[in-house]
Parts: sequence; structure tokens; C-alpha cells
Amino acid sequence: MIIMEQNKPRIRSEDGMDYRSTLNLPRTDFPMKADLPRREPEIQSFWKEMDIYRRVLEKNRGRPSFILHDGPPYANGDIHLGTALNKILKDIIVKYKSMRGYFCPYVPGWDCHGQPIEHEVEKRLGEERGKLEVMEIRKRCREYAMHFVERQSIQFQRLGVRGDFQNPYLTLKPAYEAVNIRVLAELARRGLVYRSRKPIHWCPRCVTALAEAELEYQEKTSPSIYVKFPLLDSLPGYRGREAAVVIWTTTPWTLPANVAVALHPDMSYVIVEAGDSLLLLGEPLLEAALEGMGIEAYRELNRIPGRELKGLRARHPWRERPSVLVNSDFVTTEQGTGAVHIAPGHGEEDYQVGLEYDLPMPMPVDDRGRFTSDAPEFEGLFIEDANPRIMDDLRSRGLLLGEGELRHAYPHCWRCKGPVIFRATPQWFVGVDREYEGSTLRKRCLEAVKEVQWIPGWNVRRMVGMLESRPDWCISRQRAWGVPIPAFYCLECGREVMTLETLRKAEELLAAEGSDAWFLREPEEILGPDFRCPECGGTRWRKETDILDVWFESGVSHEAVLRQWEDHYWPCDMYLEGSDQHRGWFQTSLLTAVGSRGTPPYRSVLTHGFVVDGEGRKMSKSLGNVISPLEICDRLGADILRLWVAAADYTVDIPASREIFDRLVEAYRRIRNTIRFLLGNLYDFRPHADALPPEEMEELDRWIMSRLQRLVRRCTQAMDTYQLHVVFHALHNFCAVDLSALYLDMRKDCLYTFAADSRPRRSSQTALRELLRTMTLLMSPILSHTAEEVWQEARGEGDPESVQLADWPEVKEELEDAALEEDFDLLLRLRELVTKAIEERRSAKELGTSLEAAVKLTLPLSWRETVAPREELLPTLFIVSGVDVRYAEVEDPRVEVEKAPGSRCSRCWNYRPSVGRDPNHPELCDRCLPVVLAAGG
RNA sequence: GGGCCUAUAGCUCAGCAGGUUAGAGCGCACCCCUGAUAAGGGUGAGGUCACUGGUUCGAAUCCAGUUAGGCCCA
Repeated sequence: MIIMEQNKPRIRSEDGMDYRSTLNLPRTDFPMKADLPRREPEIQSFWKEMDIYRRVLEKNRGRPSFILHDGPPYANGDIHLGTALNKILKDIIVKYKSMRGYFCPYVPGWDCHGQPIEHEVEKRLGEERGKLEVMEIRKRCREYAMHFVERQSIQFQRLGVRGDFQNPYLTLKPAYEAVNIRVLAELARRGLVYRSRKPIHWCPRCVTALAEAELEYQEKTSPSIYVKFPLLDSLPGYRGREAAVVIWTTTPWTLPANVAVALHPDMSYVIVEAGDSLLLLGEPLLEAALEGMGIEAYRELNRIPGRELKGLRARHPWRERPSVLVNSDFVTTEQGTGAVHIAPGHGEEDYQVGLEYDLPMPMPVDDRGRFTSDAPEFEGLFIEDANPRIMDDLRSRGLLLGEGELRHAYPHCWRCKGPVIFRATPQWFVGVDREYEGSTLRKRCLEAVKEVQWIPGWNVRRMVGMLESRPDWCISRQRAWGVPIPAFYCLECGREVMTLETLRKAEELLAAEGSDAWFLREPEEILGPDFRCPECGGTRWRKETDILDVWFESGVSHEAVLRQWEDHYWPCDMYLEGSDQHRGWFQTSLLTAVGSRGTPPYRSVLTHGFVVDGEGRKMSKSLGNVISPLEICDRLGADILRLWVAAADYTVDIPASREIFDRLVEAYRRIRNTIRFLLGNLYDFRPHADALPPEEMEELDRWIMSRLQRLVRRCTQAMDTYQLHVVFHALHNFCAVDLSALYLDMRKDCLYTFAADSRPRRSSQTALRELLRTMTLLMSPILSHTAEEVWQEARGEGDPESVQLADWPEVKEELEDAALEEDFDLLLRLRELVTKAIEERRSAKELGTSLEAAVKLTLPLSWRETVAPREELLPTLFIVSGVDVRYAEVEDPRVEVEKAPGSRCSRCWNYRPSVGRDPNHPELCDRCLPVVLAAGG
């Protein structure tokens, strides 16, 4: 060790150290290591203590508003990556708008009622389940919901989201609950609310209706049977011959409710002779169907279009009533026989066919899935158990032509996981095709959609498509955890009563006491002693037990929040949710708003895609590719998560994987270190005393200022069009290329070695400070924590306490210089040639650092105008010790690299002939000498 | 099965009013620096623009279909 030390040239090393102390090397306490998981919570405490949400609000009070109305997440479970994505997107936009001076109240909310919570609570009850009173269940549901509201609130705040978390909106609050009834009353006033029997998804085990969202499609094995419906009428041209139409079904238990057989009007039907009877089968399905029935010997007699068979009557297997042949476009050529058995009470399409042909709707299945006396042959049997009995019965009657099994996707109850059925049952509906004041809700919504700005634009097509195809809105749920549908049934005459008066009383009740009161109070208490049945004058009542679809509740948030919350207004500026909400919240909000107010509750709707894994597949527990946002926060920090949101094009699927986060960490470091370098070189800069006006700044510094303005312009334009990922890419690129690779690298020589107070150094520092401020502001909506950390490090007198209280940077036109940038484009192209040439010598081991090089350029004459005035700048641009330029009749620039003449200055490391001239400082060049002397060296 | 959407280097994104050898950053390889140092700089290698067909003198870019994937619905 000691020997090796002695081998080193002692003098140089010691002197070098001496001169090192005369340099202006970077100094900063800003750590290179971010340590975000530890630091972020501290920053969040700082925000909380200063009440940042209110401070920002007050700063912009009285200015134009921008209200992003938060869609309420469901108060169940921890947040996942999709929830985080959504909230961060909202936060970035709200923060940006705030910095632009908009008054931006942002109130987070939670959806607190509904089946999933009730389901969870029931699951936890275990054996107690079923024994508990409704009120006890509701109490536990409330506790459960509030628990997760608290939990998610903390989790959202951990993401750095700014909002009124002290005062969120909750759908279980009485004031909110009452709004449901008010909106319902507005819809009822227009005649849109009605009660009717209709087939809906029904779970016979849970004894409840299910919404589409409450279904899970799973594989199921069903019987697959071919059934003969003998015709009562003769086929045209076959008078006297026995004939039958053959249907195919996977739900034998629906046959007792059959009233018709549907044929496609445009399909050709073949009359087949098999044995002594004639069978009618759809032509495209003929072979498959005959095979399914095991019929090999047959003869095709004739073909008839479906439309010509309409009106013929077939015999119902058990009933006296005929089953008529009708036409329907629903009939497909995918499977079956081209003849579809129709039971209007057991299917959506069947129901529509029933409406069209005014067919009866028998319903021989009770709410527990058992046959009633309307199907005496199978009375008391559970439908699934009845299937074999029905098949036996059909077989004995000679009507079963074929049987098998089929595995297919079938809707299951998300609660008990059992198969659900379609069953007609009395429900409350909002009718979208009921006419009022000359139009319908559907038509009004379709009109209203045109007034909304959809981002991205093609979403309007999706919204329109869904509005066009949506059925009436079934708002009934046979559950306990929710807001009651406040209807009454007269015990005398059975009539249902839901008038504006009863609705008003219910609204008042809920507003005063919450929805619990509906379950606790007697009907007479709610209606008052004088209320009489409008039908029979009766005074005794039964309350409706159905509650409102939770989608109705969240759907009225615009009314409950935008109209009731301090500083809010209706309609708001933006809804921002995942693209699944076209059918969900966007639509329910639209329906309730248009139905009650006539116009949409939002001016714009921004949607994002779904989080997928690195392979583009959805995240699911079964695939094992789930990433938790909380884990990312703990491991990498919320700013990394925020960077992930900002880096992706959220209009499509958003990929998330280990590698992606690794890359983002790299990107984050680059930005952070660039900032750190800026900070480190500003330690001795007093802006008021040292900053130079733009016109006195050096050209190189004016160039980077101009580049900066371009960056600001680009980021602003991107934010205004919600292209967040453009901001990230622009910022990152600027750090990596414009700053690290170019400007900062080129400026080190000046910053470190020039006299601290020299004009070029002050010029550069003026630029550094502007870069630091501007970049901190540009990144602050995205990298909120890091921006705050920088702000606290760098803020000067008169600056706001928090970066969140600062304004978004304006483009400073006086710093823009397109001509200068253009000239520099040429110089930088030249620089590329130089670095390439240096690299050649370096790989030949002839050079190390570029300062060892001197460059000889031969440039085309056309370059002279741009290059000649800047020849002195070239060594700085190339970071070499000398540049010699000649202009000549050449096509392309020629670059020669040689070893720089002279010796290396110990202080600035440039190679200079002047080194050694001063006997007192033989290792200094003529540029460093006066600096050292002035400093007292 | 239907509606809407997506598919460009290992990763994130540009390019898409059709027109020279398809770009950027990151990552990677190699090199330099050791005065941004668990940093910084340079050079370089990576792409049949998912596939097939069509329109066109010419297509990553327009059209159709296929495949894979996403959301919603059935």
C-alpha cells in the first residue's frame, strides 16, 4: 500500500488538491437517493399541516372554476392499480388546472350501499346469517362500509392525491340518500317510473333479482334437447299430413311457460320426411340438427321461407293453449334448429317477441325456483330437478327427438355462484322509451350526448351505441343494504301507491333520519294519519321492501354533490373514469340528469383504459400477475406510480410490469439527478443580485432558455389536451438530451473553473435557476412529492410555501429565439461529427477525455455565416481544448482530431500552451491563473 | 356471437392529410471519465411497423379479412 502511494507523483496530486479548493464545485444537500417511501409521508404531513387543499382553493377563489366530479369507488377492499390510476389521473389534472389559476374544488366520494357489501357482511356472519334482523344487517353493513372508506381514504392520500378528504361525500349520508328520492320523484313526475312484471336475471337461491353487473359467466353443463311441436295446422301444400316444427333448447324447464315458436323471417325452412311424419327445420342447421336427433334416413321435400310459416299454430306439450309460429330476427344459425321456443317470462328476447306479438306471459316458477300449480305436472319441483322429469315426460309423449349435453358459458350469481334464471317478476323500472313532453328519455339522452366533449373522441360512438341498445332500467333490488324505493301497497285493494306526495314525505323522512327510518317507521307514521288510498280510500298499508339499484344512487351524485356542496356547480366540467363506466356511471348519471334536469351533468367525459400486464393480459388473481399500488408505494414510492400513470397513453390499455416499473425508476433518477445538478450549481447564486437580463446572457445560455420555452409550450399544450404522456416524455427527453448530454456537460467548465462572480458563470446560473424553477413546476402535477422536495430546497423570498401554490409556467416569449435554435441545430450536427471522430481515437486508445483533443475543422463555405461568429464557442460546445476552423470548397465538413498542444492545466484540465509560464503556478493555464490570484492564491 | 378499441425495436412512446436507408428516450454491448460519482459522457447493436390480401407508380400510414388482447354486452 505505502509503496504504491509513493509511486504516485506526489506534487501533482497535492497541488491538484490545492487548486480543487479554488473551484466552484456543486454543493447541495439534495440527496441523490430519493428514498421516496420514507420521504413522501413526511411531505404529505407537511401538506396536511398547512391544509394544502384549502390553501390552493383560497388562492384561486373568485376565478373561473374547473370542477372534476369524483366518481365514487365502491367501499369494499383495498385500492388496486386501476383505482390508483384513476385517482392519480384526476389528481394530475386537478393540480394542473389549479396551477393554471382555476378554482378547483375536488371532493372524493364513496359508494357505500349495495349487494357486494351486504354479501361480504353475510359471509362473515356465517351461522348467524339469516337470523339477524334487517336493521342489524344494515348496521353491520354501515360499519363495514365506513371501515373501507377510512382505509381507502388513507390509501388515496398515500398516493399524494389532493382533495377534501376531511369532508368526502358518502352515499349513505341522509342528505345524500334523500336526493335519490327527489330524483326518483322528478322521474315519476314525468311518468317514467313504473312497476311491471318482466323477466330479469333472478337467483332462486338468494331469492333476488340481479343486475347485469352482478352476473358472472361461467361454464356449465346443460341438457341439450330437440323437442317436437306438432302443428295443429297443415303445412302449405301438405294438407292432411302430420307435421311438426322442431325446437332445440338447453333449458327444458322453460317449456311449460312456452307460448310460441320463433322462426327467422329470412331463413329457409326445409320440410323433411322422416318416418311417417314431416319435420320443419332451418335449412342452414338441417344436417347438424338431424345428426343431433340421430336421424339418418330422411328425405327433403320442400323449402319454405320463415316468413310464410308465420301464424301457423303448434301444440303445446302440456297446455290447451296453442304455441304460435312467429317471426324474429333473434333466431340465429349458430345452433339449434332455426326454430326457437319462446317463453316470454324466461328470456329477454322472448319477452320482446312477446311484446311484439302480444303474447301471454305465464310464469309457473316461483321465487325459489319451484314450479307452481300453473305447471301441475311438475308442481313443487326445483327447476333443475324438474329437467329430467320433463324430458321423461316428453319422451313418453314421443316429443323428445334427441338429447345430449352442452357445455356453454352461462350466467351465474356472483353471490352464491349458482346458475341464475330468467324469471318474470314485479319490479320497478325507469322507462327509457316512455314519451313525455314530446320525446323519450332515450332520445333526449342521445341528443344530450352530442353536447358533451368525449375524450378520446371516439367514445361518443360507444356511448351512443349503449344508449341505443339499453333496455328499461330495472331499479329494484330485493336486498336490505340500500335506499328504499318508497312505494306503498294498500292492504284493502292491493293497489301500489307512489305519488309525488308520498315521495315528498319519504324524501323528508330520509333527509331527517336517514334510510333506516324507512325500515323502522310504520307506514302510517310516514304517510300521516289522513292519507287515504286513492283507489279505495283504505288507510292500512304495506311498505315496499325493494331497495334502489346502487347504480341509481351513484347516478344521482351530480345532484347530491354538485348541487349541494359548497363551491360546486351543476353541470360540472369533467367526469373521469375507466371505459367500463360508459354503461355504468356515465350512463346512470346521464339518465338521472337528463330525466330530472333535461341536460347532462358533465361538460366533458374523459375515459382511460384498463391496467393489463406486460403481455397485455388483464390483471387477475388466477393469472398471478396482479401488482399492488400500495406495494409499489412502499417499495418505490408514490411518485414512481404517478410517473407510471403519466408515462402511459391511458386512452388504451395501460401495461404494468416489473420491467416497466424498473424503467420508470431509471427515468425518475435521470430527472432527479438533473435537478440535483441544477441545485448544486446554484449554491452561491443570489437571484436578485446576480441574475442577468436575457439580452446580457451568453448565447449558449440563451439557447437553452429558448429550448426551455419550447418545452413549456409543448407541455402546456399537452396538458390542455390531456396528453399526459407527452409531458413525461418531453420532460425526460429534455433532461437526458438538452441538459445532461449537451448544455450541462458543456457548461461544467465555466461553472466550475470561472471566477465565481464572472459574467459567463452568472449568465449560466441565471439559466440554471430558470431551468430549475420551470422544470419543478412542470413536473409538479405528476411528481408532486419530488417537486415539493425541490421547491423547499430552492424556494426563495416571496415564493409560495408549497409548490402546489405556485403558478404553471408561462412561455416567456422574450426568451424564445427560433433563429438561434436553428443555428445551434447546425452546430450540434457538427458536434456529432466531432464526437464521432473523437470516439474513433478513443477506441484506438489514443485519447481519454475529450479535453485531450484539439479539433481541426474544414467546413463548407455555406457554413461560414453560422459558424464564424461562434468560433470561440466551439471548444465549449465540443468540450475540447482547442478548435481550429477553415472554410473551403468542400461538400461535407471534415473533422480531424489530434492531441491538444500544451500541458494539462491542473485546475481546469484543459490542455494549454500557457501552462508552465508562471513560475509561481507552473501547473496553471492563463485562464485559471487570474482566477486563482484574485481569490488570494 | 354483437358494439367500441388496440397491435411500430427488450420497455415506454413518436411517426399515420400515403412518398428518400422507420424515429426518440430508456435498457443492452463496448469505451471514456472519476470535479453530478450507488452519478456523468461517447459510440454501437437492436424493428419481416401482429398476419394475409387489396387499393396505389408507391402503405407502418387507406380498405377488407385473420390472429392476439382489452372494455362492455349477449
